[in-house]
Amino acid sequence: MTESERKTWLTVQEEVRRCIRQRIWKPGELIPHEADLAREFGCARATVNRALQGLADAGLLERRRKAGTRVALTPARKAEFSIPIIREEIEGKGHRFDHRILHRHMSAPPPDVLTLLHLANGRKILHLQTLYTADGRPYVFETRWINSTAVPNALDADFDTLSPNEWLVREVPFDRGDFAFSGYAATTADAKVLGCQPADALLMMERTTQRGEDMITYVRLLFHPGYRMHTRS
Amino acid sequence: MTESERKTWLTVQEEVRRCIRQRIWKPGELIPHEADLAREFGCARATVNRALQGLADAGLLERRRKAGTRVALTPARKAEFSIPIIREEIEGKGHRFDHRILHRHMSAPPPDVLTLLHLANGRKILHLQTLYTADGRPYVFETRWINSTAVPNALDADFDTLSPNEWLVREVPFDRGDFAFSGYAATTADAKVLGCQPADALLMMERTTQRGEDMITYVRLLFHPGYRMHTRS
DNA sequence: CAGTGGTCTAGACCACCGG
DNA sequence: CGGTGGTCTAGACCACTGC
Repeated sequence: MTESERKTWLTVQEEVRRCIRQRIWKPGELIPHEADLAREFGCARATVNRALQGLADAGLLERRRKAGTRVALTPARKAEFSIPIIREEIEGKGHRFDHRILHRHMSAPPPDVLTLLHLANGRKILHLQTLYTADGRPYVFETRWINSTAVPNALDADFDTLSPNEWLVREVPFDRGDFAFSGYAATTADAKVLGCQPADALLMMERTTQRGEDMITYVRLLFHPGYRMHTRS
Repeated sequence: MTESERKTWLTVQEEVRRCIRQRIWKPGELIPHEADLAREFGCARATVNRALQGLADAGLLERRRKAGTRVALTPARKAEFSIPIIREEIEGKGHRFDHRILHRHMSAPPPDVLTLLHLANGRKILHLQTLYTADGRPYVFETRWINSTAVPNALDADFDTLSPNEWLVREVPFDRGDFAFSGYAATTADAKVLGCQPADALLMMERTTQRGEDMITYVRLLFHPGYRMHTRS
């Protein structure tokens, strides 16, 4: 437990990481409490606290009052995805982004979507289908239902200049969301849009967003074959 | 901007959230700086800082020194997955968990795996295939390559009592990882193992983990058809 | 350069909860 | 009950970076 470098939150964190990595502190074991570590590192307890809280957030430590801090038995159980803004993702790869509205109607969503949006049966809401392309090649096919009761001005929005995703993000400050990932076999209709074969295995991402208690939108994204959603922890 | 409740980090955060939700502060707009907010809320600047940092982490705010703090144009861009410990996930649903080692040999991994694990060509390492079941039904099919140089005692491990996943998690304190999700069409071999049809669309999760500079393992999970990986932000 | 966020400190009080 | 983490404070200095 050397204290070579000078007091900074990250320094402490790195030291603690090292102790865990080198199994000086083994999984499940209690580590010294904050006051001791502070003395050891020659810094304030608040600094140690900050460092340890970060590690606890990351899942490497488990902390409980009075019980103390332990090395987690099952570390790295979390992964954070930054949900791609499609435009940024495509342009970030140096490709030309474009989108095309394929469908735009008021219609009654299927039962599962009604349930997700907490809507009464038979209710008609805004239905959009959009294809996003990279250098003209299909990238992701979006099917979206917008609760036009909660977002009335969606009816008049011009989704051709600003994509539905970008329009919503700018217009409606939603604060919570649900995500689900699954495998999905392309229907013939999907295949036609995405330029792939029917029954191709695609990555599907579903997402509902809400503002307070209002359910705003349900989106289903079908990514082109071969797409990988990637993250690093 | 009422300051009804008394000074706590979370109180401040909730107030700021409200200002954003009610569009008192609009996306892209500058908000008052920390010192002002501290005065307004009647608390220390450190408290405001803590609150705002949390919101910046969550993607709701964008902060830069000297430039100040703005409401993010594209909020809710992040979602955190807690990577399921398969046993916990299955048992948490009230099902009986079990696993069966289908394959265990030293062999040379395909080129892509070699690359991911930073290994020289032709190198033989431990190759495991495991089926995890819920109430006896196939749940997820795991193909794993373990860098047995970095983890020599993996060769003698008894993976029948403790699953490879649990054994590794307990034995090797890895600290970083890479995840990727994609759609995947089951091969006939996969289908046989998972009890589904060939070419069924599956959710595939790939994962490499490392401890410091050592690449520990590469895993590919194929989930049963219909599986959804779910998260809430 | 000067304004803003980022961090550290020393001390304090509190909430929780294990023994 | 008492030990531990959780948080707040007031003040300070620093690191960036827009102007």
